[in-house]
Amino acid sequence: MTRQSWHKIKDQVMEKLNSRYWLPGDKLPNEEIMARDFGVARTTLNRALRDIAKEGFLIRRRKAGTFVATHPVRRAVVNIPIIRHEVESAGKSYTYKLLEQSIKTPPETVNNQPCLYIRALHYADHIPHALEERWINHHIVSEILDADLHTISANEWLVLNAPFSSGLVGFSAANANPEQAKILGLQDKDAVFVVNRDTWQDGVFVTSANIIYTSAYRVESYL
Amino acid sequence: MTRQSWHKIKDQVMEKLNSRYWLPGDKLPNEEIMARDFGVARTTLNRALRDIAKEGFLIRRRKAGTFVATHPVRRAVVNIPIIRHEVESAGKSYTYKLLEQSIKTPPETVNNQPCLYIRALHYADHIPHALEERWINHHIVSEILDADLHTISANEWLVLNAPFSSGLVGFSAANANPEQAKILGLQDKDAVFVVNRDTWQDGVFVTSANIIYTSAYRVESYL
DNA sequence: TATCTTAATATGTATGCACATAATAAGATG
DNA sequence: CATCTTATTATGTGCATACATATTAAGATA
Repeated sequence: MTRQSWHKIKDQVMEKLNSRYWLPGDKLPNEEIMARDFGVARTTLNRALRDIAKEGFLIRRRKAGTFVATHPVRRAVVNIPIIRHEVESAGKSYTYKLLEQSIKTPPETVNNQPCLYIRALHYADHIPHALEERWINHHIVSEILDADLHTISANEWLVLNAPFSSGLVGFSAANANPEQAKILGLQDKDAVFVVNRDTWQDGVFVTSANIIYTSAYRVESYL
Repeated sequence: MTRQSWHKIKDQVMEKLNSRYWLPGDKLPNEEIMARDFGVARTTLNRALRDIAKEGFLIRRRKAGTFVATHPVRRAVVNIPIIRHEVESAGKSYTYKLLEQSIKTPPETVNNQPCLYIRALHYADHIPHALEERWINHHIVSEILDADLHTISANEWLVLNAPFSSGLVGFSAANANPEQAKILGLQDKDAVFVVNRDTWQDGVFVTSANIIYTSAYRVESYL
């Protein structure tokens, strides 16, 4: 008998879900039985089932068993790339201009002590692509004060130098304010796509950024 | 010695990345050595490293070894819930109104034969929350023609009856067109947040939907 | 009956081992 | 020197086994 990989077991189980052989809410046989039926070790079957459960199609509870999810919460995994990479991988030339760099007090919703404020424009083929408005806690990442932010964007500097912080991303829509519209070459009140990103390191505020894209921008993901 | 779980090993490795003990680009010791250092079996260490690699912080290549990612592509996992659940879990009452149900020919970008077209409005606390514009390939999911779409939304019906299809989600911003603005109670040209979702079953088109939210809406995710 | 204790059960996972597979390096051959 | 072959190496994964842990169900106790 040829060796079965857990990927193949996963495919076979997914096929049984797809074909509605097992219906939403159904209880699956226990691992021991299923492993025997598929002709693999329980470890192998377990790995397949855990993977499917992580994708939300199965619910597993100790002692209770394995069930077909009734309302599978679909999860989409979206990539949050460095803006330069995003532009370059679309086959366009990337340029970048620092518009403002100063230390001032951010709105209370961001942080309660003076921070480094950066405004920069990212271009794709010399056309404005995204406007970055960012607060940085320079008390934490003080090395950034020595960085030449005309050469490397704060976005990229932070990914290289403080890459493992936790954070929150948000996507939303807004009407461009007059200044943003002017910078991005839009009409007043044109819709913009805003990616907001806040990050912390060990519970301490590191940076909060709004990346403002024209409405041609789109975040996509397979699920 | 107390038993170590792969979660703990993962945490310890992440700590070494966080503290920049291993720097971006560095090669890690091979699994055998690391397993010995951490005092666990190679299998256990392997599971921890695979998990970290899946999150993008490590790059693993057979024979080459394990490396710290230089430009970790941050991935955010966003949930795509059923609209009713989304409203109810915000503690609001959910109501729903079917605006249109007809069979007609969609734009070529969607599909090239007549499809079922649905337009419906989802309310939160009786205030318009999201407008759903959807094409459905009723040749594939013909049972939907018997469903009472005044009672259950097409969104929810499909999740219950064709839940395991693959798909593409997209997030974008747009200016509301006059009709959308009127339905959602917005001013003309107000920004709206659009969630687009296309799904297929075994390569065959199943449904394509635009869910149009007011600009107060926001998709969020931790990373 | 209500509540606490205990047993049974299904999943979670550590371990040692063997072998598979991909990528590279070293060596052989022309 | 270029190119093909082969060995080496690090990760990928299957399997048998043992034990851990969460949860439920059954039984004991008040």
